[in-house]
Amino acid sequence: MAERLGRPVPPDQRRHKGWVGQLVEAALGGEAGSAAGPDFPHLGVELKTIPVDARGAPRETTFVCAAPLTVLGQLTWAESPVRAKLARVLWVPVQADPEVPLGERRLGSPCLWSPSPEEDAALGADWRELSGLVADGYVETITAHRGQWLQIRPKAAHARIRTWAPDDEGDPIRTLPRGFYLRTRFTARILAAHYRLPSSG
DNA sequence: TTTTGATCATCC
DNA sequence: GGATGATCAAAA
Repeated sequence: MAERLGRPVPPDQRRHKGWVGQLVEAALGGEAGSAAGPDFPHLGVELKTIPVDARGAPRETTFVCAAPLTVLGQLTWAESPVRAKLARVLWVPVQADPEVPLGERRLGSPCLWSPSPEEDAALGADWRELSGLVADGYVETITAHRGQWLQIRPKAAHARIRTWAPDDEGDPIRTLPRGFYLRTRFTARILAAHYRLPSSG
């Protein structure tokens, strides 16, 4: 695929972390680097490549969107950017065995997914828990341990970047930018259901 | 500088 | 080994 698109394959992903995602997006004709919104606006589809191990299980969490810390307390789940992003996702599994050179890794058949009512409710519960903590001024104490399916983690070029967030009195403080991520246990269930993968080894 | 694309690398 | 916190690049 890289060859057809004339894209050189990097030796590894240490300095090219988004390479696979960008390659697949280009191959499918997504508007490269388009602004906010789905990758395929006319279809309302968000494209996500997902690195999988030999069993088909995700090797990494999935970034969803930046956490708008200052307004999180004023958004409902229905209005949340997390829900909007995940409304319709095309998951593209990518072989991610480090033993296999990047240029030789295989793509899986994609899975077009929307949250079931149960999944939507579960994500909404996590969203409310995390958003409530941020709105109450606990952003600095939230760790990625919080949230059953969704988590909040740093999302920044490096640890000295700052953005705004509310403190416990609602006044603005400077803090590390955060993002919402899907835990592997969530994406693992999506893939297991779609591909009927074995639940264990 | 921010957004979009994620994986790295260390810790537990 | 898996998850958490840190980090990297391209494009707008």
